[in-house]
Amino acid sequence: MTLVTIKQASEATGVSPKMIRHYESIGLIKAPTRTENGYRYYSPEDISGLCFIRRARDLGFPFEDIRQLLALLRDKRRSSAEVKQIALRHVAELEAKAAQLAAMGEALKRLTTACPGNSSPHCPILDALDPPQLGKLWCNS
Amino acid sequence: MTLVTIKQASEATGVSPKMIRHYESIGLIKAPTRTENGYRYYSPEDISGLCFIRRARDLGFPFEDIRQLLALLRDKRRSSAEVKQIALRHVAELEAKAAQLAAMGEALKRLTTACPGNSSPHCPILDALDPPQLGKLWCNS
DNA sequence: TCTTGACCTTCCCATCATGTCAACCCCATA
DNA sequence: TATGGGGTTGACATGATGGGAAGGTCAAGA
Repeated sequence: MTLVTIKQASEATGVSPKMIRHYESIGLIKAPTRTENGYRYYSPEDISGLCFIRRARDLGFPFEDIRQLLALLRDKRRSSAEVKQIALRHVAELEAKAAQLAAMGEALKRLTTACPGNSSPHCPILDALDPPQLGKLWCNS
Repeated sequence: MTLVTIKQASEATGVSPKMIRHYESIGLIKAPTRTENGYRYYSPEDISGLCFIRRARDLGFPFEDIRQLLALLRDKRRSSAEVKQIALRHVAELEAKAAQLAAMGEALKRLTTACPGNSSPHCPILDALDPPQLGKLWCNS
């Protein structure tokens, strides 16, 4: 049994000690064994679990998804369809967010190309943000 | 003087009353006039300011950028270069974030196509998240 | 005139994932 | 034994937004 401290577990997994404790507090990982002085000591299985979480987080999965994925990982009678469903939903979310950000970037980039970027105060970017809609008191989108 | 309540200002600008008060509390907009009973009443200029903020937020600008953009909007001796610089920096951030999310989506999508998605427990997605690295206690990547 | 419902006010708490900071305890080594 | 580098808990912050409670105010209908 190679038990390691939280610092060593952090270095082995790339998850900060703060986050390891946080995962424990929200029930994402089980509480590790403690020695008399109260120190947490992590087993190889604990390390594997932390690695799993870190990889899932690197793929952008939220904690709730990770919780379900961990449950499926442990459930040997799972169906891969369940896993795939979670993953596909997340892929759709990632693509939607990416597309939204890309669209913002596109729109703003168009404005910047129209902006001279010199010492003159005239700026199409500000014009677009503050159109002189005289008399109209509502935002037309 | 067409003064309107916070609800009407919200409907005119698409900014929730909650957020309007929040913008005031963090100094993003100036405090509007109040009547004896303490109710906020917004002028057409206030409405314009809120529209500006909403459009900037629709482009993903953080509050700090919006603060600077509002200052430049009011400064008639501004140079368009200052505005453009803020916008270009934000474009770069948007593109970077979009690319990051897209990369996550790509990686996960590749895994999902390899997953049968049937009743079998075997799943390449879980395999990728939990590689059987026997004996190795660290996360390789 | 009284009630009712819609609106206003302030203040606190929650999200999501992560970091910082402080106060304090424990242990090994120079 | 002093020092440094761990460990522990807890509180607070981010950024942008939402929810809700507790209480004051206003306008319209009975």
